Amino acid sequence: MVSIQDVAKKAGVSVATVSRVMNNKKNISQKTREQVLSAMKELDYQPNEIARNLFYKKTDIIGVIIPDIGHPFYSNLVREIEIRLYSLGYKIMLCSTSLVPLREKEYIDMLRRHMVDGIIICTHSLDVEDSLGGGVDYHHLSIPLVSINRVIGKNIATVYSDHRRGGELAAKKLLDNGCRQILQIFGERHIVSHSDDRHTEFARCISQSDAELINYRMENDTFDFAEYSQLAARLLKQYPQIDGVFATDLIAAAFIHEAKKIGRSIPEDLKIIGIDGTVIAKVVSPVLTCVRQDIQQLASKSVEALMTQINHKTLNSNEILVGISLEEGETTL
Amino acid sequence: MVSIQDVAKKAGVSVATVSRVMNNKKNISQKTREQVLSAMKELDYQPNEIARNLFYKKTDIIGVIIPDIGHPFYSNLVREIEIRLYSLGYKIMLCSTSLVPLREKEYIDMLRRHMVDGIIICTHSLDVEDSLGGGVDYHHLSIPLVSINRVIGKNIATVYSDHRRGGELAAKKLLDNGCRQILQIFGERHIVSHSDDRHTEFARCISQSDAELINYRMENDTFDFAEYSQLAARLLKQYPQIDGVFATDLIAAAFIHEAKKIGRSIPEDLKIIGIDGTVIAKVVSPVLTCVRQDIQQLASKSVEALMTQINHKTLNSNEILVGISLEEGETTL
DNA sequence: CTGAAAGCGCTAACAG
DNA sequence: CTGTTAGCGCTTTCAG
Repeated sequence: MVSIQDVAKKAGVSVATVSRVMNNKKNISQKTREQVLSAMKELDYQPNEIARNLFYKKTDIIGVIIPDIGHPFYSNLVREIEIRLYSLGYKIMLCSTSLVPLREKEYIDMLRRHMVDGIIICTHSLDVEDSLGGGVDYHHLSIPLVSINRVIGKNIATVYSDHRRGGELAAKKLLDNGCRQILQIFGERHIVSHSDDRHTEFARCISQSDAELINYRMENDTFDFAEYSQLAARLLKQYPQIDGVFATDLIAAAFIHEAKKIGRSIPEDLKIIGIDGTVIAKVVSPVLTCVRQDIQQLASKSVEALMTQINHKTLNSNEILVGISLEEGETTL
Repeated sequence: MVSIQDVAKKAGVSVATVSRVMNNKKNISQKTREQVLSAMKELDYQPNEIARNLFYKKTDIIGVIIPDIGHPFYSNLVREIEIRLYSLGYKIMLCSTSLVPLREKEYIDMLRRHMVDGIIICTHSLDVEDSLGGGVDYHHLSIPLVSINRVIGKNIATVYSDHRRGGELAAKKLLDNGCRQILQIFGERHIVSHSDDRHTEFARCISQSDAELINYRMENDTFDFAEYSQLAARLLKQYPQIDGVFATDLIAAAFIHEAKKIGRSIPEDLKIIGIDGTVIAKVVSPVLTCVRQDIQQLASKSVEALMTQINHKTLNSNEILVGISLEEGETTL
């Protein structure tokens, strides 16, 4: 590795001068500047970012923690976050917990050690006060932090979709469509997550009607289509009377497939509403009706909230709500 | 930030001793060790990784460069790479070029400055000897590097799917199915990419039959389903006679949708084979027949090849081939 | 077994 | 305008 010393020697100046040229400081004679520049070029010099990071105590790196980068929702979220951070000069350290709860804490510690400038976290695995001792004390983290779709603590910025509204929209739609036996599927609830709101609100709306609600809680969510298909087949058999389903896109897609297999027609005989509105919803046929999270907004607001913290300004509010919408497809009337 | 100095002071020892305890060195009295350990705990000390990196001249970070993390193929690839790197103690710097060719070089330079221990690159945008001057001289990079599905240079490790075989399998399948007017769609070819092989091989196989091949080259690939749908609709109208299609999963999915819309039945009237075999292929109906890249193998072999370089061992071969398979769905007979 | 000191590559006073 | 020097937080000789 060629260092600033090598450049200095080659240019016949001191390292301070090289540093000045690198950082476009004033008060450098044109001649010296050119000498240094050409020495840099000749040696193909690249300033060592780590050394600078050590000095400035900042890395221009943001840690992004998600459950699974293979999942369309998260990969799209990361995509949008990446675009925004890149334009602000930040890089991303990708932390995909692979749905392993403990890994969240490991990643947080790693990111702290690595002096990242901030963290955006979007996992749902660990409890804030986890009984396993694997919990993370986010309050004492002293790193700019934004959580997406999850309540982490009183003083921690959270950007979240209006899941409550999503649950309401979905319930209304299914009820309007005349559904009477409605199944909703949700994941484990180890933590306080905004995403749960959609299911409680959904349940509340249904309970105010004369329709019946069947709740199914998944034990080990794997984000795997084959498993979802098995699950869908099993549930359709177990509850042959259901005429409405509310579940995340990929599960909803599995229901479409399995329902077709046993000759149930969609939407006439069975209505389905997906959650998230990823590309999956658009690709299935019939096209999935879904409550869509506005991923671009989630990304924008999160990055914005993070930058506010990084720049030592205070947020107007720690709770930032992003709208959600019902997107009509062909799985409802 | 609490530093090693603070710990040393609190424990009443020198920084050297604290360092020794941290790194589990021998020759530390039990008593001192405990003092230090408790001081670390009390202060919630986290060793500054950046300082260590500077000393060791390594960061345990691998840069992963891809065109778009929002695309199912790449997000899954990154997923598998992440899992493997994580278990080896490495972190990932995610570099999604958003299909902007110039960004590849920017990322490479950034990664160099950041002293990453290695790079896995899977983009198709930049030419090795790019006329725009944006080209990257991979030979002089002096960082362990592995390229996936792309030829970068003579001495650079490349892990690639057997796309040639993929093209052959697809062509055989469509011909066996009796297709006579076959459309294949591919992206721009600014670079030498293994992925192109499937299309040249596909074309070769078709040319040996009496079927007719229509090639369509996309100018600006966006990975966007809505745009693909428009494209599919247009092409189906422009070439009403086509009875076979070969294109990436998402484009193939668009063809399924658009073909249905105009009343063409699949697979009877129109056969479709997708490329990649992402979740998209499984979710569409009819289920897409596809040539599947073995993402797990691509990830494993890439990481392996990278580790070989990082450990200063030499690779048996710079070209590592990964098998590909035809997965029968419902869009062919 | 432990401490003092040099140095990783870079930056920012402080002199000159 | 430029060089010398101290120091970012850590590790590792080298003494003791």
